[in-house]
Amino acid sequence: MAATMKDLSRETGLGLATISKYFNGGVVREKNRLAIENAVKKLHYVPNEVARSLKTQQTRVIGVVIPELSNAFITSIISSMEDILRKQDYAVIVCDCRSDPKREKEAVEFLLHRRVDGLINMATDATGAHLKAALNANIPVLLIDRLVESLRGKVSAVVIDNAHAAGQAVRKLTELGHRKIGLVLGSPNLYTTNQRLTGYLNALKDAGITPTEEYIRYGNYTMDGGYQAVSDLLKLKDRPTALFVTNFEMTLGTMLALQHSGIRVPEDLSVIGFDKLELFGEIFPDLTLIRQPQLSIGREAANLMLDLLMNRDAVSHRIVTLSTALTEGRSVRACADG
Amino acid sequence: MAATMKDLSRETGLGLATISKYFNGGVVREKNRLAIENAVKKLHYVPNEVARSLKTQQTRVIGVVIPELSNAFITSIISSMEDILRKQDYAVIVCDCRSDPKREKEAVEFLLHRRVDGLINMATDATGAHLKAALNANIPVLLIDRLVESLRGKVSAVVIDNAHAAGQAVRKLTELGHRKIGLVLGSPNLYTTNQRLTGYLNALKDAGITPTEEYIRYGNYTMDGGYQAVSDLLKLKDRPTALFVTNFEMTLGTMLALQHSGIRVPEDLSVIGFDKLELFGEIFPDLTLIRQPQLSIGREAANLMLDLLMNRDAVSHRIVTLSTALTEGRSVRACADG
DNA sequence: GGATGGGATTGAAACGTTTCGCAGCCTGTG
DNA sequence: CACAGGCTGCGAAACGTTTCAATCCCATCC
Repeated sequence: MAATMKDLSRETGLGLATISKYFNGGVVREKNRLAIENAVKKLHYVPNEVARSLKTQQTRVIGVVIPELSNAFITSIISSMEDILRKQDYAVIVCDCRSDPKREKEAVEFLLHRRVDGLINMATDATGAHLKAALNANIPVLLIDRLVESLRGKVSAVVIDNAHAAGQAVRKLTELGHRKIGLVLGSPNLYTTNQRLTGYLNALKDAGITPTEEYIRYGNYTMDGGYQAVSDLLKLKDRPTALFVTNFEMTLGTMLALQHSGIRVPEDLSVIGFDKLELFGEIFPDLTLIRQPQLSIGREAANLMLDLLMNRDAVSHRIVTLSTALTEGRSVRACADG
Repeated sequence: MAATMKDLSRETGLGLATISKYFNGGVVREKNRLAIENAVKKLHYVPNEVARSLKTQQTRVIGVVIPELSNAFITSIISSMEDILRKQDYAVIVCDCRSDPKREKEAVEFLLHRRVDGLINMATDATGAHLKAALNANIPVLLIDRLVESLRGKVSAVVIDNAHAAGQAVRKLTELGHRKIGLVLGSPNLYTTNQRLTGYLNALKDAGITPTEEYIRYGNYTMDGGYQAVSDLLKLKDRPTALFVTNFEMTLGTMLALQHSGIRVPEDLSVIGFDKLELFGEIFPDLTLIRQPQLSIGREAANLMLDLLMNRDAVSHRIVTLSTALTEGRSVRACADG
């Protein structure tokens, strides 16, 4: 049905090699150029990317494996990534693995079969086992948001300064006199969880505060988890006077839990949240929070991947760390206690 | 680097055709089967999907073109679609066109170059001009959420019963005695906008109410648009006593506008919203609203596409209409006026 | 024991490009 | 006028599969 270069060749009387050269930016005699262009129009020729891929051994496809598509933080990263990659004529195949390591591994294999040129992954499996095959296949692998220790030096990554961000938030609270500071973390063993915990502990140490174990809760990065974690914290005999919540969904859960318990922010409790996402910002506009630069994460990731794709020989893997910002709201005040 | 079937052939002493047959489920003598399986393990052979695509003339890739990836309604559809398609070994390339018809057309062409087997589109360009090329290429096209009139009979579609849904919501209000009912629509000329307007007008007619032009507002399906539209409605001398808001973002905007104006729901104003999306359902849990079955939309779309892909000859295009449901909350009450 | 038949196996061509090495042509110079 | 040298164009092979028609092998039957 569709026209091929062979048809162009017949139509113009030129050799296949000449036609190919024309499409790849080679120099072609003026009259031949015109002849080809006419033939292209006449026959509605479009190059067959599949055939090109077979011959050139590159598909111009990037595989993206993420834990969850229905997550605003992730989609805004993907969206900015896809934008840049497509402009460079790279397609993006997205695989949502529902935070399931088994599915994640299958997704990687699926993409490898398709011979993607590169892989971008927000890792669910912290051991990195799912990426072995990709490394064997010798394609560039780029982690986003979460580092995988066992892969250090073998892959590139774009992350944020988690520990610093958490430290900044907690320090803000200690400076205002808070000593009983609740922390709501994501799932245990996740890179970001650990890093944010480290930042929290460091800030407490700097303020000479001994951490209280029962103030540290895990909310699995879900709204319900956050709700539950905060509800539990409120039940403690010796309640925290301030809260640092380490992602968007849990911050939402936190605010609901507080609303339902009739606890006022900041009068009764100071709160620092995480991630300002489009719509949500308007609902609790006065929240003090840590902002992640989603768009930059996507942009950096896309550009870094393009870089890796260009200089396949230069095996030096880079880790890009982006900084967060603390946005001041009105959800924090000096500690009223003792 | 990577092993090919030729290597397997050499290793096992079998012909290429036999190896191929084995992989495509053909019958192979027991000892040959074993020989092949051993060779596969030994050489770490993985089939090259690109070469297969070239030969079989199908890529097992579905292109998906949407107006916006950072939109929870859309991503939950995509997520359920991708799940089903990948299980059938189809990959999904997502293109976000930022609600820009020009980009939309480019995206379609991009995907066509890549020889996708089918196209799923939530159309930005209501004229359908961007899909001409896809129809010429003779690949199945499936619209979701929005019908395109000019393509009727040429493409399949999965939509919801917009007019019925809107009618149901508005009828609920008229039955409670409301006669001044504000309507907040999306962008003009969008399929869903028109259909929902139709449902509204029908319901008014049934109740013997003459529509008031200034009660009908366009909020462009954005939160800000909804906020603005509702703020304007509140400024009217003869305010509506009830509101029907026709998507999720605008419903959010509506609730904020009402909160800021100190208007109580339902005491001062009855409200029916649209779309219950994960997180935000919890923030306004008592809203009466129309629920769209996102997951079913995705599922139906995926299955319908698979169907189209199987029976390429049967050109009968189907339009699947899914029903919505009215979820009762506490944001509606009988009209206090007159 | 040889013919028959049927299933497994095979070689070769094809899918639509890119690329390599070589041939052809033209221009300008000695 | 012949020849060197630089472009441009060409044929053919290759990328890794699938598939067709033909062949082969083996068991069965007469």
